[in-house]
Amino acid sequence: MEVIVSLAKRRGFVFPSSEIYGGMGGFWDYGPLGVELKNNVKAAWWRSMVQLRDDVVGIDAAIIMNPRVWEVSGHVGGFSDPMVDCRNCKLRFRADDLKGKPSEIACPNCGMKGTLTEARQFNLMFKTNVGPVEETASEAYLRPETAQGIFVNFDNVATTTRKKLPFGIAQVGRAFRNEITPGNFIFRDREFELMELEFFVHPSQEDEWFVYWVTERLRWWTDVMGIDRSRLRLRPHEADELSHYSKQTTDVEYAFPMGWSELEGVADRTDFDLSAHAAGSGKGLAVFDEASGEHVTPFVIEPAMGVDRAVLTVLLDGYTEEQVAGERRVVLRVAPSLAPVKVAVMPLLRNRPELVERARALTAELKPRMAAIYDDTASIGKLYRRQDEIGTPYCVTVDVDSLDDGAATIRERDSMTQERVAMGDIPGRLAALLDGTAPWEGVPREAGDVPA
RNA sequence: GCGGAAGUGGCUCAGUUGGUAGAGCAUCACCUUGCCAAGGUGAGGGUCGCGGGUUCGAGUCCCGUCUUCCGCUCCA
Repeated sequence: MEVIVSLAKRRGFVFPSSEIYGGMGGFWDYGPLGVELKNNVKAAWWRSMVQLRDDVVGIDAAIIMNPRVWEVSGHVGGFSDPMVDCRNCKLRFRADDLKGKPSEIACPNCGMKGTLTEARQFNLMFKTNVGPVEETASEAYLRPETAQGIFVNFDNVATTTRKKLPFGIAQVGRAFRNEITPGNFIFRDREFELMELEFFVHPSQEDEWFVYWVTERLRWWTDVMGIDRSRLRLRPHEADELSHYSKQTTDVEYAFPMGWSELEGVADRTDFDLSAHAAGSGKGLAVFDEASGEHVTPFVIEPAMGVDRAVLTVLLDGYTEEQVAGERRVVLRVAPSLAPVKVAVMPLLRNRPELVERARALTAELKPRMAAIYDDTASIGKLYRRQDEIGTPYCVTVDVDSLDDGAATIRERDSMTQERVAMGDIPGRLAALLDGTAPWEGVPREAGDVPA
């Protein structure tokens, strides 16, 4: 992990937030390369979850919503944890698990009496005030998940898109949780981005769609993100660790440096949210089911993941060190579709104006088609190393022979193999190569296509 | 929030019993080389996390504070 944090800082992927003032715990800023990588991760998700499917549409809801949303959703009550500390043995307990008043009972661990503190609330939602006056009536919350923005828009979306069950609504956006302990770099932030799909199904199809999405999400991590399958696993939640809204949850976990940890959760939220909002708002949120001729409140299967965790995983999983001619070579083996830079163009000799000119011209030609950069500030070997370290899949070198044969060399990151291509054909060749490395968008699904 | 450890140039670190900061790598310029981090010369960059205190004098001692890391806890 230290190596990744160091690389991220050194090459401009991720910086500590407001670092010149000493930083801010649980907040991170993405640098020039980081924002490209992150945007590519989000684009990959959006493409496979929304654009390639007939049965999913997207929205982008506001971060701040009517506070009633969070009361009805259970987050005001259920997302907070009253905790008690023992002054003697230093352990912490959930207040709900204790029998009796903390001041009157013995510590469940060390048995000492009178050592427990009073229960203190740890609500994970950030509060703010809307409008000019700071008073209770103006209090609002920063959303701790984006899902509620989807539930409260369910009727709007269903009506305007004429979607019938099963169908999903996807959203990518910021969320905020005042975590007691953020940590492990960008694994657990206090401000982070979520990519959530709420997939609405007929209650009778709850289980098969749950299995479908668990399977599909695992496939996405391997085929789209290019993550090593042996470092991924599925883990169903035990009954006592389920969220307040979930009936069953299975996590996609990754073998992080600190151990197996959650990358993504697929939760069966049943009709918990829609029913709660129907009751809370007084608006009907059921849909008409033609098969049974009845109104039903859909069940929801929710694949939800953190973007920042995905970025961290891509960095960790792609990081490799190898020996080349006795020297250490750091290569970030990320899927080409995710790489911040797709191609770097460089002249073999930087003090030959003809080569510099041609390399720059080629870069300009490539820029409209893919993320391309020009670099000539070091020897050729060093230029390659720089690009390897940030995951650039292709480098193009213009050399003296190029002046005669009008061709240049395309060098591939992982194999370091080289291909001589006419300069005029290079943009097309690179586009084909990049296309060829991205067969992973997945199979488009028809609306109502129920999994086997 | 509690317990433990740590905060020195972009990165990794060294700084002896307190005397007013160094190295390697990185960056930049010039020269040289020319297909996988070569070499040479030179340059820029740190009030040693921040704020107090002790002292003639503190990166080195004391107090506070912030941040990070490891546990407890929690979650995407």
